[in-house]
Amino acid sequence: MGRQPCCEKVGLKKGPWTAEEDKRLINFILINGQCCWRAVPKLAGLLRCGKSCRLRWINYLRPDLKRGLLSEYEEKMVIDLHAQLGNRWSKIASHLPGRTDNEIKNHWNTHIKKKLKKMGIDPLTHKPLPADQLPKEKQEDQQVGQSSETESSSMESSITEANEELINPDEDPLMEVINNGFCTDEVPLIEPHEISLVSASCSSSSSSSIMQEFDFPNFDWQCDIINSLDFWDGDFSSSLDLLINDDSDRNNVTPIPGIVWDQEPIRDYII
DNA sequence: AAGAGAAACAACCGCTCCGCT
DNA sequence: GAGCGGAGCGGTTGTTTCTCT
Repeated sequence: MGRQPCCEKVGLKKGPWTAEEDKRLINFILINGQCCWRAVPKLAGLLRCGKSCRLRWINYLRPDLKRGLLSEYEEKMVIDLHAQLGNRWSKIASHLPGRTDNEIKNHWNTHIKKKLKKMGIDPLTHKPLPADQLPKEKQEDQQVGQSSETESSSMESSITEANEELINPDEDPLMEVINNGFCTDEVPLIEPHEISLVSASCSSSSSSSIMQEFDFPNFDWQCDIINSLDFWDGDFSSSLDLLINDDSDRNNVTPIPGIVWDQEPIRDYII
């Protein structure tokens, strides 16, 4: 007897998400919190499988995501962490606030791999490539002579340093400082009953960010993180406002049966 | 301006892990 | 301890966008 599929696949939509679907998913999660992905599509009125919803939320819709290319510093971190952890993308991502495993994996495959190869470093082992596998220009470099401060040697040394320093990156105090105590692993799941509507400590009277009005439980939303939210083309407040205040959509969202709200639902708070 | 190929990125698939009964 | 189901992870694929000819 085979395993039951994660969801009833018949009639489910696949492929790129539409703005309307995004809207429904965000609306649902903001109102009900993050729980039981299997049930989410049904309750949110989406023709998607729970897995797909989870992926979309984690990789694209989460408000704490940074968008755009990885900075040079982040890239270096990824290389160092990859040398230490291998292809454990989620572990690597947990050290880079606002970045997802998928994003890092894609960036690794499309940018960093090539960069390292170009430098004569094997992206798998982080060791110098054998001479016959070096790119042409690198082979020529080697023949010309050994420059004391080539890109690859500095990169290798950085990796070596990282290896020495990060005996256990999970416990690395430096990482703690770098991340300002933030680790995506620590972002709690929001249970519906946990959604608290007390004003955040950094709330401001300006309408620059509606997120400042939320206080997500057990999660210290740094003011600067909130202010730097780049969401839906950088206009988080208007997007969220649109989402929450869209009457037609609000009425379509099904609250989870049996949930007793400690306080008024978010939508009522916002309106 | 148009077509081809390359690059980038979003999303899917299948497997593993882990908690619950 | 075994079995089951949900969540998460990593590899892979598909689609879109960009660049070059």
